[in-house]
Amino acid sequence: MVAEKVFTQLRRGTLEFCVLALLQGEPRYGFELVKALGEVDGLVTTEGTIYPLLARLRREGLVETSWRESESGPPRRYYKSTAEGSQALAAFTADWQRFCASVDAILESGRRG
Amino acid sequence: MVAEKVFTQLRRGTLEFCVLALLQGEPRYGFELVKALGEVDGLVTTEGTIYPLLARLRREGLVETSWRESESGPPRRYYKSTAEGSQALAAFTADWQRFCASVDAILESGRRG
DNA sequence: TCCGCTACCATGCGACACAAGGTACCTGCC
DNA sequence: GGCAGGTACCTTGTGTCGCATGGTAGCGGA
Repeated sequence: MVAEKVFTQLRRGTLEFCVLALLQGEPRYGFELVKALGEVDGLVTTEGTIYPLLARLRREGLVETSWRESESGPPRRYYKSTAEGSQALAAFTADWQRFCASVDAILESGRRG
Repeated sequence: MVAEKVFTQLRRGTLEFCVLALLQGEPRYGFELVKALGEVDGLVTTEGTIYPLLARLRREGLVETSWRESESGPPRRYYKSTAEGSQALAAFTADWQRFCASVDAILESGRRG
C-alpha cells in the first residue's frame, strides 16, 4: 500500500509508548510484540524495528527483562514495564491527548476553510 | 520544557498536513504560518522547518505560490493549496483518524493491564 | 537437511530542529 | 535627500534521532 509511508512517520514517537503500554500487564517477548502490533491498524512493524526500540527502553530503565525457556524453540527474553516505565507512559498519554486535540482542530479548520 | 522532545517526534508526518490544512482557505505566507502554528499547543516550529517543508509541498504539486507586495517589508511568497493538495489532505485525515483510534486503544489497554 | 522461530546488529533514510546568512523595506536622524 | 539600524521575510547548511531494510547467528522440530 502506498499510504504505508504516512504511517511510518506517524509511528515516530508513539511506537515506543505503544510497546510500553503492551508491557504493562503480562511480560511479553520481542516476536510476540511484533505479532501483537501487526494486528493493529497502522502499527505494523518488524523485528528490526522492535529490538533496537526495546534495547533503548531497557537502557533508559523503562523496562526490565528476564530469560525464559520456550516449549518450542530457542529461549525467549521477556520484557516487562518498570514503575518508571508506567510513569513515563502516563506522562506520554497526557501529551498525546493534547497533541491529538491540536491536530484535530487544525484539520477541522482546513475542512471548513 | 523537557516534554518538548516528545512533540518533536509526534510532529513528524503530521506537520506537513497541518500546514496543508492552514492553506485550504486564504493564501498565507511562510512567516504567517510560523506564527499561526506557534499558537497551537505542540505545533511550535521555526522558519527553518517551514520553508523546506513548503518547498517539498510545492515540488509535489500540493501547493502553488505567488508573489505579492507587502505594505511593510519585503515581498511575500503566498502559498495556497491545489486541488491535489486538498485531496491529499482528505486522504491523510482519514489515515490520521484510523491511527489515533489504534493508538488510543493500545494506550487504553495499557492503563487497564 | 531444511525451515521456522527468536534475538540482535549495521546501515541508511527522511523529517524536523537549530542556526546563520542574505535581501528588501521602513523609520529616524542628520 | 541619504545614511544607519531595525524588522520582516526567505533561504540554506548541518545536525539529530527514530524507524526501516536487510542480514547474521543459534536453536529446535519435521
